[in-house]
Formats: sequence, structure tokens, C-alpha cells
Amino acid sequence: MESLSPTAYVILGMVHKEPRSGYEIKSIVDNTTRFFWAASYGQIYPELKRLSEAGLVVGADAPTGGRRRTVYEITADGEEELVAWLRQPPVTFEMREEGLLKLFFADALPREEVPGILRAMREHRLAANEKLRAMEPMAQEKDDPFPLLVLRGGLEFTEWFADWCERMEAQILAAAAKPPPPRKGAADV
Amino acid sequence: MESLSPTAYVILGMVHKEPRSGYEIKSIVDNTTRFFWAASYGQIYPELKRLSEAGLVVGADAPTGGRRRTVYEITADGEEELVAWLRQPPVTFEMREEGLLKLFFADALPREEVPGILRAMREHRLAANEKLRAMEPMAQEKDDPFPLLVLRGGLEFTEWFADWCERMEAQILAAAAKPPPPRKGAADV
DNA sequence: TAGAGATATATCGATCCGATATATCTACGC
DNA sequence: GCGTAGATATATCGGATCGATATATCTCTA
Repeated sequence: MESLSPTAYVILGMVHKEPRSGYEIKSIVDNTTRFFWAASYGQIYPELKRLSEAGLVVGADAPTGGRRRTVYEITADGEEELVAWLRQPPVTFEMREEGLLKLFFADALPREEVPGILRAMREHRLAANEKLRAMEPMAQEKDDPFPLLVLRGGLEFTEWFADWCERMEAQILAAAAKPPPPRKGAADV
Repeated sequence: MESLSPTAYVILGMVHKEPRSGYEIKSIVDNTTRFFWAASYGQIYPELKRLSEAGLVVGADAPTGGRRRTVYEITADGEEELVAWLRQPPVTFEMREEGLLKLFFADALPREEVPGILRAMREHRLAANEKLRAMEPMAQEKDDPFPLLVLRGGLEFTEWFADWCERMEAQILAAAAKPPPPRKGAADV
């Protein structure tokens, strides 16, 4: 059998404790893992079928009234697959951060506008921090301590990042205030 | 005109200071922005054509011997477009982190195996830190200070993250050592 | 009882990613 | 001079992913 896509493991993890429908999985992902691992309907529904064919989950009809609905439960094989994956060292680490990209190209901007990038980045991170903070009570209710651990990691991370932006802004302002360092033309083309 | 994809701005930024070929752009991206904004050939070459048609860059034949080669230079319109984008607050912030995903589902693992996840995450971050550190001399040579600023942000981030992993590992070990907290069955199904 | 919003599944186009095919160049060993 | 390994250069493909939306049924509320 070909190896599973990482998204497959999100699904296995999501149905590990209780059977869930594709819709439920999507809702939970959007409220939890999406900050470090997202999944769309276009991945979830086909993946559930594949996992079902591979015998790692089993679907059961569970209609709500006349609306068809399938809840998927993990199998012993699926459980084994999930645990084996959890034991492997992590591989994927990716980031797409428009703020850092802008900062990287900031030399194309007049120097006095650069602190604005860092200020915007900082505000962006603080807004994210508030969103995460609003989710904390929900995570605290759960018996499983790990989602809360991860959430608090997210909180700490956004705070660290916001602080870094503040420090870099101060550093740039300080450098601009004191000695106008000898630089060859740029940003003033 | 429809708005440009974020990848288009990477390209505009990359050709902002000097004309470059698609191949050069790819190499530079792989050595710099890829940690927070990647781009593949499959994006770069078609995008260069689109930007050229939109008049934001101009291509010029610059063959090396009998091997055809096109270098692209930014136009006044392209410059304007780039600067206007730099002035907008950042929107995209995405992460795909397999380690956090595993930690999130760690309840499916026997408790004594959880520290191993954090240890592996920490090692992963430290390895990334070393890769970044190896790039520092190159960034220091440049006249443009912002790539170095961003790189040092990456160094600090990987260090913060590695430290967080260490602290969380210690926390879990401490919690396991002292009071076996009353938990309903899980991880032992 | 009409309508808004949640539940549920499915799918589409655009984007993105990794890998590879093709071709030409340079550098090096022999 | 010859072969070849690796860099340069462009192009493209399949698969994964993303965001949005179509369709249908349910529940809740004004």
C-alpha cells in the first residue's frame, strides 16, 4: 500500500476518540489544527473514502432525519497506523508569511516607511493572539491535555513574534536616528 | 487588471535590483525566502510571462553560448506595483507543522512516549537553526540589511521554538513523575 | 410559516509543489 | 582531446491543497 498523505493522519486523529462525519471533522479542524495543519472539504471527503477502502476507518449510516449522513470510526488497523505515524519524527515544517516577505524586500521602500511594516506585522500577530485566547476556555474543558498544550504554544509564539516585531522596529528607528550609515543608493531610485 | 498573486511579488522583488533569469530567481528563493515563502519552477516561469505581458517586467535575450536565456528587468510600472504592495498590511500567515500536529494527537500514544515527540521537534528546530546559521555570512556581505534582519529573526525563532519544546518536555515529565492525575481511560484503549 | 443559519456531502478551478524531461554549458580527471 | 558529472536554463506534469460554491435538509426563531 502506498503511504498515506499527512492529511489522512489528521482524519485518523480526528476520528480516533469518537466516530465523526466529514462535516464534523472539517468544523473541528477549523477550530483547532488549522493554525498548523488545515484541511478542506475537497481533501476530507475523498480521503475518508480512501481510508475506508483501505480499512483504516469504517463508515456507518447515521442520518439526521431525511438528510443522509455517514460517521466514520477508526479501526484497529487505523489505530495502529495512527500510532505508528505519531512515533515517526516530524518532517514537514512550512510557513507562508507575507509580513516577513515584505520585510525581506523592504529595501525597495523609503527607509522611513519600514517601521510601518513591522508595526503592521505586530498588529497582525496580536490579533491572532486574541483569536487563540478566545479558544482557550474551550480547550480547558477537555480531558485531553494536548490540544491545550499546543494552543498555549500558539499563544506564546504569537507573543514572541509580536515582541520581536517591536524590538526590530525600535532597532531600525534607533539606527535611523543616530548615525546615517554610509549606504550606496537604494530605496531612492 | 486582476490583482497579482503573492508569488508575483516575490518575482518583482527578486528582479527589483538587477535583471535575473527564472533559474536565478528560483536559486535565490531556495536560498532565502523559501523559509517563509517558497516558489517552484511551475510558478516562476508562467508568472514571468504574465508579468511580462502586464508590462511589469521586460525580458531580454541573454544567451550563454548556444543556450537560450531570458533575463527579466523590472519596469517603472512594476516598481510602482511592488512598492504599493509593500505598503499594504500583510494578510497571509500560514503554517504546516507536523510536530505540532503529532503533539495535538499525542493522547493516542502511551504517556511515556510523548516526551519523544517534543525531543524530535526540538532536534528538528535545532537542525533548522544550524542551516540558517550557515547562511548568515552570505547575508552579512550584502549591502541590503533586511535579508539579514529576517534571517536573524529566523534564528531567534528556531531557538525560541526549540526552547519551548524543551520546557514542555520538562513539564510533561514533571507532571508524570509527581501526581498521577485522575484521568479517564485513553491512550490505553 | 417564512427565512436564516447550521448540518451534510460533493465538486470545481486556481494555485502550489516536487519531480522530472530536455538541452547546453563548464570543470575536471584521464 | 574525450567523457562525464554537475551547473545552468526552460518547460511541464501529476498530485496535493485551497477557497468557494452548489445542493439539500435540518433547526430555530421572528
